[in-house]
Amino acid sequence: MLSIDEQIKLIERGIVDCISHEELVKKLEKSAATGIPLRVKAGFDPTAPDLHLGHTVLLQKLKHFQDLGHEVYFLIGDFTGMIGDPTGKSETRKALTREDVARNAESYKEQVFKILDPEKTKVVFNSQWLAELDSFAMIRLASELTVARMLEREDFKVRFREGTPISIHEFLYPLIQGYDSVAIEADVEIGGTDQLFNLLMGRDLQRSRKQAPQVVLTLPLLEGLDGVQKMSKSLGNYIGITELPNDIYGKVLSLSDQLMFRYYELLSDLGAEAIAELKREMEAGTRHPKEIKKQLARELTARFYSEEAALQAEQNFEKVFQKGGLPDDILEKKIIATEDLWLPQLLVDAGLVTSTSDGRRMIKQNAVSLDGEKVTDINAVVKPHGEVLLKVGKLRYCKVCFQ
RNA sequence: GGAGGGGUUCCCGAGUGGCUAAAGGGAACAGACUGUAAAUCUGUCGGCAGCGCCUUCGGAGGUUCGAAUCCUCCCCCCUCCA
Repeated sequence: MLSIDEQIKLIERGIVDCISHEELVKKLEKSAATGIPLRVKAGFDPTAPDLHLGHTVLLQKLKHFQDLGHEVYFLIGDFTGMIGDPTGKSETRKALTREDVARNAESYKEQVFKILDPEKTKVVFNSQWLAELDSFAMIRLASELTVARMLEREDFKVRFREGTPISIHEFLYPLIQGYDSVAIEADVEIGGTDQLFNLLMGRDLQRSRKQAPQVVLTLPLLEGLDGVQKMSKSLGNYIGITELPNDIYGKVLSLSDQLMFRYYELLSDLGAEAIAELKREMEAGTRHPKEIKKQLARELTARFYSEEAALQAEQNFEKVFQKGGLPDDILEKKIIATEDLWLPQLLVDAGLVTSTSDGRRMIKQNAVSLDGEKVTDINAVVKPHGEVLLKVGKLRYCKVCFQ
């Protein structure tokens, strides 16, 4: 068993906010003394069952708690999902059915247990208690907080100032999230730094309900592949943990050098000293940045697959991109045809471009090759027999088999 | 309830009767250069068997030889006052 100091060190590694350190120490001491594990809560959106590296920053932290013997409450926010949450983007999300939620939850479990220990994880749905909350209870809950308090939240403040609409029910989400902590009697809640406000709401509500307030821990948000916005599925700048080894490896290698170190800090198991050493080596020119990036790509690929898979991905990468070869897993498409096919149309059929206009543009831009030969004529036709290898740009391949 | 402002192509945003598939920026994609990095430069960026034609400027009608631009009705958003 680790000492309390050692436990704190592990827990606070990589943390942005800890509110509060003293309370955390007390809770850990009490748990050690009584043998009752702490309840560690983290909430997840029921709509996006594709977990990406951004989520793993949080999951790793939950794992730390499990390693220390505590219990993780993996909360799926199905209640809000069933109502449909329009927060953020203009498009109102489609409300999820019970079946959707159940299916998504299964998918979550599959993915989450790549990191978390299923024995120490309780998967819970907030509809369990929220569906029973009647209008009176809801209004009473709403009376516990003020509008001014709500407007303290940065994103509400900004939207209010700039005249972007804020629906009333958006004020309700932080309340509901806070109430979840009351329902679970959470000892600790973990979230991204963007969740700080909501996490603190849990403390307020727990206090007003005479519970010991939860300790709030926030973790940095992982930037997506663009290096600017946070990693998210809807922005398409993510690396999913269920993606194929080749894709995970390749995406990591396409990070900018600057971003690479951010990923090292947030995702790697290497200690801060080791990472600083890598940085020194790069700056001193004793190690090529690409090699340092490859090391990270291997580590992350291996985390979700295996050492062998990571090495294989690396070899594939070298073959394809460094030696200009072909990847192992080219998409194959069967096409039935008897007459010669106009190349732009074939590109559309193969799913490599979105329209024949687009296909023509690609040809004009020297981006298209047929069996390794660049095509420059937009009137090119393809004879429909055997197989042809189509390539658009550097990354889009398709092998077409004619029948 | 009253007064005012607004809704344009993926996003932001110009455009008040023809020269507008619609300025500019961003994103994205392609090419060059590379380390599938960044930066930079160049090009593309509604559709179509192909440059001419078709569809697009919140929605539906109307005026006109011609409408994103004018008129009518409707829908939605914002601000201020109550």
